[in-house]
Amino acid sequence: MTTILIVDDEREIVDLVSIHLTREGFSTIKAANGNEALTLIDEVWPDLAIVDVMMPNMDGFTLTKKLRQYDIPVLLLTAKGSIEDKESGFQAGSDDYVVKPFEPKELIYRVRAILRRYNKDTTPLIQVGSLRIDRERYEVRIDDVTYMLPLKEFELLTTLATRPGRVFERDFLMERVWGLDFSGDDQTLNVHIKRLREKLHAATNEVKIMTVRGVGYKLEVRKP
Amino acid sequence: MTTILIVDDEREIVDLVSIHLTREGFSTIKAANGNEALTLIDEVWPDLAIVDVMMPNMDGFTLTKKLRQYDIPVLLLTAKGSIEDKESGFQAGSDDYVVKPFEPKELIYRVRAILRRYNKDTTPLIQVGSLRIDRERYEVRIDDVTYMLPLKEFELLTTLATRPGRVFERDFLMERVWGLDFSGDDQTLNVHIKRLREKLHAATNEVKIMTVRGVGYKLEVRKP
DNA sequence: ACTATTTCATATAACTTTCACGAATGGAAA
DNA sequence: TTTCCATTCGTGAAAGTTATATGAAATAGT
Repeated sequence: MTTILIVDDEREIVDLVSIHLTREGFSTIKAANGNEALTLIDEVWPDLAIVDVMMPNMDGFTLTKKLRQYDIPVLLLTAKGSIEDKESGFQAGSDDYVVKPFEPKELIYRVRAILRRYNKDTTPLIQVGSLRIDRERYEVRIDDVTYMLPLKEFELLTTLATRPGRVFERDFLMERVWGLDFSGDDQTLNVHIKRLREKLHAATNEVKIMTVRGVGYKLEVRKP
Repeated sequence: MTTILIVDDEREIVDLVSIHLTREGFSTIKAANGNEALTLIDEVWPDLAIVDVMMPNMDGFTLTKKLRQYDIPVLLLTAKGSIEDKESGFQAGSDDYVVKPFEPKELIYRVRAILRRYNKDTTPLIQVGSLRIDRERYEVRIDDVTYMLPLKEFELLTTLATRPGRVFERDFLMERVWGLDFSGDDQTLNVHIKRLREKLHAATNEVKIMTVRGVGYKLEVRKP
């Protein structure tokens, strides 16, 4: 399971962030200051740390530098989007930053983005049965036939294929493929799924996109 | 693998630079001062050294001169962009310099630029099917016919050819061929791709530049 | 003066989204 | 169970959008 360390002297913020993260399926550990954080990471090695810039004693930048030595990616929380903060944040080695007050959704989005950047999610090759996705080439190969899909269809398929069998909620897919700020029609996803299905079915019957009514879609693999 | 030596008495800087470099796929060795650096290079011969100017005992300039004797390219880190530093840096034989505080992106960019200049990051000869690129002579040969391409087209082709099949994002290509600070028209890339295509198609049909809409371009090789 | 590079204007095709309607689904009521 | 109903989803076609291609002209560079 993915564990995220939250460091802030404001208890409220820590709890708030924790709530949203656990709701998304992450496990969290909390620390009120830099020293506490550093003692904690010896026991539990987090996959990512969310750190407030403004803290007594050890500030966020200093902590970030230390965390980077352990190769733990860092997401900074800054009070204002001042350019100074931005620059020195990246300089300290943080991977991204979120300005307080933040939208929970945006925080989650950035967390996922960082994790994606570091995790197995970056795997250039995904294989599900006879379906192979080459993210570097933007190609899909099925039984030695190579297909080039339009970008949205490609990303949709890629997302579904990262965890075959798991149901991806419609919202999740929209956010993943279209980004946070898509305000379009709900039918858009349907149409893209439809076209993706057409192509998939024509190519193979081993892999199939299943609808989970009221929830979303999943990729089902028939094992021969 | 490309190995980079980092020399600075400030531990934080060394670590920070190291993090960004390893993230980009380089391997690093660290030294806290000039003497340490000089003993290290006997064991591990680095492809490049990043050296801080301000160091106790042996300063960056002195170390640079010694490193140049071993034919190791040097990137200097200077505290302020003062002209004095700049001049004496190049005088000492450094290949480039970066002013602290620096943007990670810029550091990486300059590192790559130096490595490219020394042909350390790639072979001087690239071969893709019947297409051969001689980076030393700046020549392209296809089926025993030698072509001289304009610089931008040459670099574009070279970049694409280093990893045939892989999609290079437009941003990446722009940065690679035009540099970090190009603020020109978005169409520029299109036009260059177009002219490169014309020449390629006229010369061979084995190699082709493919468009991946919304992403970038890739070089596709038809295997007979 | 010549080539290389960039810009501009316009075309075109690729992709994306919307729309309208029909089919499937699942829960509630009969 | 069966029927009804509301909702969700599938589908074909049309409309819309945008990225890229292209021809030609303007700059920049040697």
